Amino acid sequence: MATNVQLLKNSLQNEGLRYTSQRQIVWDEICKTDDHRDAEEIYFTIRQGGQKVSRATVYRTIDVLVKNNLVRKLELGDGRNRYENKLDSSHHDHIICIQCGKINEFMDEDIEKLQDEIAKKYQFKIVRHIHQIFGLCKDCK
Amino acid sequence: MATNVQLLKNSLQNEGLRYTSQRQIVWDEICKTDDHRDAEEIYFTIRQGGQKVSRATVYRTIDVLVKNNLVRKLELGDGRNRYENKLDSSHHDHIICIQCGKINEFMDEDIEKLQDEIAKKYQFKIVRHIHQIFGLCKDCK
DNA sequence: ATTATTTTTGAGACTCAATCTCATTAAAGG
DNA sequence: CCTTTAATGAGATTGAGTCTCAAAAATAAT
Repeated sequence: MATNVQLLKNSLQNEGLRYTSQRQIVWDEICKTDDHRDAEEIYFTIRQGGQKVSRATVYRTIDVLVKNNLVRKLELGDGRNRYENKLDSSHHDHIICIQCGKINEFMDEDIEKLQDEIAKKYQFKIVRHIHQIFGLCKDCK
Repeated sequence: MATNVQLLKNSLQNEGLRYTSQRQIVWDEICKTDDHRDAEEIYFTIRQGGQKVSRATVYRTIDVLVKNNLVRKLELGDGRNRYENKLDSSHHDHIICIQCGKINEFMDEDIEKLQDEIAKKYQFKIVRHIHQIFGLCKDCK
């Protein structure tokens, strides 16, 4: 957990922002699980834990964490972004069950390479990508 | 254009819905360009053209068209879905410039195959997928 | 055709995630 | 301490999209 404090402090320093207890609370909450949660869930879990951080601060802090690569933002196209901490998790994409909502992570080196080739062909410099497979998991099909 | 009328009629019949002039206007507008436009753009273009279709009807019609495979829905994660007609356009994914907004289309058979393998590994039945590459196009980098 | 039934439309209210405002509170550095 | 500057929080606002329900249009029955 000590490292988590340091990671946050470094990010904030990077951004020229101050270290505050609220920001630590948000970051801690995101580190607590490896789930893919939306901002409201994170906000309410913090409140239920008896700590007080405003909704605005939760959203603002998440933005900083995403920008500084501590948190991955997942845009599933259902109007609610999900977030997961990137502690010891390397790059991966997602395969999502449209029935039960289960999210698995995958990573395929070959796909990554093919992507690079596509970018080259169109003369793009890749900044990020989204690759999501939606379907039915083994329990739902 | 005659075919476009028939395509719409077939879809509506499929859904047990009635053929109306408003629905035709929306479908025509979407067929007019190969752009990737959001619902508001489509709605306002129709109004500017002097025709009157309500916002609700535009949204409702787009949903029907997407469901019946006449229109592709693009979720870019910025809170506005984009739509493009699927007339004579086969499956493809998108590479998007984060600077100027330009959208190119790509399709890679190998990536599709790798995807199928991933789904198999996780025992998922694929329903759809999203693959978007974000970056800087040659004019913006 | 005329009437009866059913669906669609439109105007505007509503939802919900996310952002903004601005007065109050807290941090950092003399 | 005291001053300056940034962060917080409560609640207002935004904006894409959906919902409601009376009026209008399309289809079916007579």
